[in-house]
Amino acid sequence: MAEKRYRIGEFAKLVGLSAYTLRYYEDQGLILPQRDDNGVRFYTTHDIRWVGFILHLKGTGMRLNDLKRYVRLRAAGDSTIPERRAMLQQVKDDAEADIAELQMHLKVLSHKIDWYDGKVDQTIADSESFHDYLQKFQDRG
Amino acid sequence: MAEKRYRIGEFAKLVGLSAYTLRYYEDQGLILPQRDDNGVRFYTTHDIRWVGFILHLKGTGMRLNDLKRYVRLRAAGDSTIPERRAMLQQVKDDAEADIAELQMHLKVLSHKIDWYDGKVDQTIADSESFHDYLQKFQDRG
DNA sequence: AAACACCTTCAAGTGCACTCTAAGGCAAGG
DNA sequence: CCTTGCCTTAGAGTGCACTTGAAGGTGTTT
Repeated sequence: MAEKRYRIGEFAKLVGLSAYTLRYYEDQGLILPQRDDNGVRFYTTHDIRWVGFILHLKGTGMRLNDLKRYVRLRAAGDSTIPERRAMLQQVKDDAEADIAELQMHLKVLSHKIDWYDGKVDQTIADSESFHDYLQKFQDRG
Repeated sequence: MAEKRYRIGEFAKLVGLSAYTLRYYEDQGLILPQRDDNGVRFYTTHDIRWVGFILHLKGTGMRLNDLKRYVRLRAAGDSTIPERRAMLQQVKDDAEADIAELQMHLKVLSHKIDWYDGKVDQTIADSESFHDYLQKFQDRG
């Protein structure tokens, strides 16, 4: 039994990308769908997995250019595994740094929300500025 | 004793934005520096704090347009506090959702790195695909 | 026969947030 | 006097990742 073939429209819905974007990614060398006798693209479950992985990489902030390099390395065979591993590690480290920064900003945001609540229910003096209020939570080295 | 006045160049270095960007933000109504007798901008510690807060908001993913709205509300007085609070809450919720998604992507990335490690030190069968390997960590509902 | 989904190439448009240039002018410091 | 740093307006350029359009073609389905 042959594997199911998805044409671009169906596949687009399946992976949540537009047909435009799928062709664009193909142009960029990120995806290599097969063609039927009429030259029409078709995708298989193999492509579903690959696009899924691409979306994970993009989701962690990887750029198209880096993704292209990754694809080139992949095509070059197992000898490039260390380099690919290093790329992923870099992306991972960057993403973790982004998260840490995001959480730092969120902390201030949360304090500001608390401060608004305090202002509204009068548990924070009308005169106390947010800046003064923030000092209370400042981590001092 | 009068408060220290920072001209745009010095202030730019202080807050980590370019003078271009500071003028741009002023155009957009986000910052309102004062002017000396010659029409030259100057900023004070008050502006340092305000820009600092702007950067926290931007750091959590808030858009300039929303920032503008926030500034307009702020200028309209304390009666807009509930609305401002709601904006911040929205930004916070969005940022937290972003973090959750990022972490989900990171998880897959980490597994891929582990898989590479397993391939290199032969603890993962040469034949085992990443997709099969991933199944082991799949959370099943 | 018409509608539909697909195909091609090439180029232009979109959105966001800057980033920089041009061109001309003012004021303080060395 | 000259350099440095600032001022103005208006507009163009940048980077990224799409997104769309034009314009013409093929094959399948109703």
